[in-house]
Amino acid sequence: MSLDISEIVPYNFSVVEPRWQEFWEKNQSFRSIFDSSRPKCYVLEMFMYPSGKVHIGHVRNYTIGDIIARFKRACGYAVLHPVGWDAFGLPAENAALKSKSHPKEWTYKNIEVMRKQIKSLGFSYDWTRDFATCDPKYYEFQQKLFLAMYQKGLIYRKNSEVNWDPIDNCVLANEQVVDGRGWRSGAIVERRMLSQWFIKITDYAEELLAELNNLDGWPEKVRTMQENWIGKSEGCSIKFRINDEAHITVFTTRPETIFGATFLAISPDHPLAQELASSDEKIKKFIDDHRKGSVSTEFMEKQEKFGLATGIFVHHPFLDKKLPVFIANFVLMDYGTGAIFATPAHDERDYEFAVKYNLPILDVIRPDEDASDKRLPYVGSGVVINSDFLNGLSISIARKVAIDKLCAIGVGERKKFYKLRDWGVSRQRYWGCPIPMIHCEKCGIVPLKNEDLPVLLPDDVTFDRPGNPLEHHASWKRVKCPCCGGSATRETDTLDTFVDSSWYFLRFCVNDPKNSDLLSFDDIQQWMPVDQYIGGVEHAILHLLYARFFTKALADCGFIKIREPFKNLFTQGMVCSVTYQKKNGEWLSPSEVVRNQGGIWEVAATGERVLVGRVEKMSKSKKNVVDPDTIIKDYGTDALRLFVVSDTPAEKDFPWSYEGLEGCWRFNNRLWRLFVFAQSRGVCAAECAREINLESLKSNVRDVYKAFHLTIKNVTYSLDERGMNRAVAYVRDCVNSLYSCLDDIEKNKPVFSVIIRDLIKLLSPMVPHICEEVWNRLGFENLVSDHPWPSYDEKFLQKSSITLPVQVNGKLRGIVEVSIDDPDNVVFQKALMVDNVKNVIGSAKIKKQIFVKGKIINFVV
RNA sequence: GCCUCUGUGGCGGAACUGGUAGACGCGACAGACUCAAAAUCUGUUGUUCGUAAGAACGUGCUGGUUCGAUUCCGGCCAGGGGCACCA
Repeated sequence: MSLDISEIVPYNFSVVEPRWQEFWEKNQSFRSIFDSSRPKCYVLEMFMYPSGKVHIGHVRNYTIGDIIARFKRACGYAVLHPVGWDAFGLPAENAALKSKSHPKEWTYKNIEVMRKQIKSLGFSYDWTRDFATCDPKYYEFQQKLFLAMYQKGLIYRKNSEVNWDPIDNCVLANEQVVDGRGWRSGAIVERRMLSQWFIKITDYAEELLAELNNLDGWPEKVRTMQENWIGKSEGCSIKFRINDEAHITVFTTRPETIFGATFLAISPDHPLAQELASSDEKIKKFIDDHRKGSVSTEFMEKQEKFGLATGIFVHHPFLDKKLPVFIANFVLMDYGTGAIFATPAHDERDYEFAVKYNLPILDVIRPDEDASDKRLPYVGSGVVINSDFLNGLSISIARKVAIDKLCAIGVGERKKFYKLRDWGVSRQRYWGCPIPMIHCEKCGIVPLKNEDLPVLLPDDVTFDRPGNPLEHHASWKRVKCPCCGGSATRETDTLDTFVDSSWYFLRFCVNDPKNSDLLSFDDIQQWMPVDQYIGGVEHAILHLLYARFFTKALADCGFIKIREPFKNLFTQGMVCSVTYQKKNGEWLSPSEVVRNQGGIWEVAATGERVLVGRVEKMSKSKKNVVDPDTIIKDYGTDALRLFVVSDTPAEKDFPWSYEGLEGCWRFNNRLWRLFVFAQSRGVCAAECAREINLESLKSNVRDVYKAFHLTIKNVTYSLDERGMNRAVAYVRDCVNSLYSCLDDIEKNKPVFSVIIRDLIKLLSPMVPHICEEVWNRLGFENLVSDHPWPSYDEKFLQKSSITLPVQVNGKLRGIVEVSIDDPDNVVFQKALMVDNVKNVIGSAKIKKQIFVKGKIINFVV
C-alpha cells in the first residue's frame, strides 16, 4: 500500500485520450442547448478552409476557443460552440486541374480528414451543427439572402476595371496579383472593364465607422485598422466655373486654403480628360502612357508626378483670377470627385508638382511660433493670411467660414468621402455559390424567385480548358426567363467566398444547419451576438468588415435584429519556429540537425556547420513546420493543448520549441503521479463530504489550503481576462506546492480530496482528457466537464499575520512580520527593530514614516 | 512619409488600481536515487563586489512628478504591424 511516487506507472495518454473523445462523442456531451434560465455564451473560432491538413496555427486558435468554451460552460453559461468549414474557393479548382479530381470530391475528402484530426484534439464542439459552405442547403440560403438584399437595393451591377489573368481567363483578387503577375499562371495581369455584381457596403460606411466606438471588446489595433480602411474625410465640394455652361467640381478637406490655390488638377480618368483626349493627340497619348505605366511596380514605388496642361482655365470663386487646369497622374478618379484645387504652399504633392512645372506658390498660412519646421510646404497649424475675409482666423475657424461662404454663393457643398469602395463579388469560377440571376435579352437582368432556389452547381463539369466551366457547360446556363418565359441564360459568375463567411455564424444558431429548412431567426436572436470570436489578425479588415456589414444589411432586410455580430474579438498571434540553414542556403528540418557536445548545431548526417536562423512564421519552404498528428502521437493531445497556451500570451506570436512541449508533457505526467499517489493515500470523492476543521490542521497544510483559494481566484481571474498563460502558471505553482506536502496527504484526506477535486476542475479546460480520467478514477460522479467551476472564499485570502517590506528612503532594507490588527505605531516599532533597518538609519532623524496597510513601510531620513 | 503597438535575466514571459521586480516555464548547474545512464525527486540560477552578513547597480535611453516608478508625464532611440499620392 505504501506506494512511492517514483514507482507510479506513467500516464498512458494514447489509451486515455481516445477513450474520452469517444465518450464525449457518443453522449453528445457538448451539445448546445439554449436555456433561458441561464446566461448564454456563443464562443466561435474563425472556421477553417479545408486545405487538407490541420496545422499548428489551427491548434492554437481552436485550443484558445475551447478553453474559453469549457470555462464558460463550467461557470454556468449555456454555451454554443460550433465548428464548420469555409469550403468554397480557388484552391479546390486548382487541385482539380492538377490532380484531375473534382473540386467537390477534393473538398469533402479534405473535410473528412481534417474533421478526424480536429476530433483527436478533444475540442468541446457541438458536432450536430457541423456544416460546410458548399453544402447545398447553406448556399441555398445564401442565394435567398442575396435576393433579399437585391430587392432592398443593396446589390447592383456595373462595369468596372478588374485584374484579368489572360492565361487563366479569370479575374484575380488584388491579393492574387504578385508584382503585376498572376500568382499561378505568371502572366502579366491586364486591367479589363467587366460587368460585375457589387454590394453596396458604402451605404453603411458611416455606421460601420461609428459603431467601432462601441466595440470595446475588440482590440484597439483592429478598430484602428478598420477606421483607416473606411477612411472618412469631411470637407466640401467646390464648383470652379469654366464658362457659363461648364464647370469642374473638386473635393477638398482644406477649403481655408482656397486663396492659395494656383491651379486645378484632374485625374487622367476624369470624364473631362477623356473628352479632351478624343480631340487632342497629346492628351490621348498622356492618358495612354499613364494607363500602361500605372501597373508597373517601379512606377508605383517612385511615384513621380507627371502632368499636362489642358489649355482650360477656371474662375477662382472669390478672386478675379483664372487658374490653369492640368491633367495629373497623382489625382485618383475613384476618390472624391477626381479633381482637386492645388495649394502648393500647404500640400506636399501640390508643392512637388508646382516646382516641377514651375507654377506659382502662394503662402496663405502663417505658421505657429513654436512650429518645428516652418518651410514650405507647410502643413501644420497657424493663422490664415493673404486671404481676404479669412485673414487672421485660425485654421479651424477659417475652414468653417470658408465653407459657409462657398455654400452661400452657391458653389460649395458640405461633403463626406470614404476610401471604402463597394464590394465586387463576382468571380469567374466554378467552385462557389451561384449567383441567382438571369440574363434575358428581352427583360434584361431578372432575379430568380425564391421558389426556384436553390440554383445548384452542376456536378458534370470539366476543367480541360481554361476559364469558367459553368460558361462551357452544355445545358446548365440555359433557362426560361421567369419574367417573359423566353429563352435566357443564367449568371455564370459565382460569389466571392468572403460572402460565404459573412453570415456563417448566423447559420450555426439553427439546429442541424446541414439539413434544416428553417432560417429560424428566433434561434439566431437567442444566440447572437457571438460573445467571443477568435481568429488571426490577418482578417482584421476584409472578413471582419464584411461580416459586420452583412449583419447590418440583413437586419435592414428584416431577418435579424442585432446590428453587430461580434461582441468580443480576440486575435491570436502566429506560431513561429527557429529555422536551420546550410551554408549554401538550403533549409533544414529540425530532424536533420543535431547539437554537438560543444553546443554547436550541425547536420546530423555530415557534421556540417548549421546556421541557426531567427524564429519566424512556420512555412513549408523553410522546413520549420511541425505536424500536429505526430505531436499528438508522441506526446498526447493534452500536452499539445497545454503547450500552445502556456508561457506566451495568446495574442502574441508563439515561439514553438520541443523543449517547451516536453515540459508540458512532463507536467502531465507529474499531475498523473500526484493524482495516483493521492488516491493511494485515500483521496477520493467520498472524502470531500467530510467536514474540515481548519484550526486542527497542521500549519503547513492550513497554508496550502488557504493558498489554494488564492489559486482558484487567480486562475478564474486569468481565464476571465483570456490570460491562459497566467492560468497555466498558477496551476503549475499549485501542483508544485502539493508536491511539497505529499507526506501530509494521508492524515488530511478530506482537505486534500477537496483541493484535488477543485484542482482537476481548474485544469480541465486546458487538459480535459487527463482530468476526465482522474475525475472518474477518484469516484466523482458524471463528467468533470459537467461539474461547476470551483469558488473561493475571500476569508481564506486574508492572513492574520503578514510579511511587510520595510524601506528606508524608498530602498528595501528588510522585512517584518506584523499582525493584521497591529496599530500603526506598533508596526513602525516592529519595523525599526529589524537589524538591517536599524543599521541603515543609525543616528539619523526620521523625517517621515509611511505605512500603507498590507503593502509597505517606508522611513524617510 | 503617416497611423499604431511593443521594449523586463541566456530565452518565453509574471508583477492587482504606483508599494518586496523577475511568479511560472525552458535552458544551465548541483545533490539524492542508480553499478551506470535515462526517468524521477530536491535545490541553485539578474549582474558585480564580498568567506559571509550585506552592499552597489538593474525593467531601451534621458529628464520630471513622488516617501517610493516596469507602472504616471515630457523628450529621444530601437523593433514589429498596418496604410501608403485618399486632396
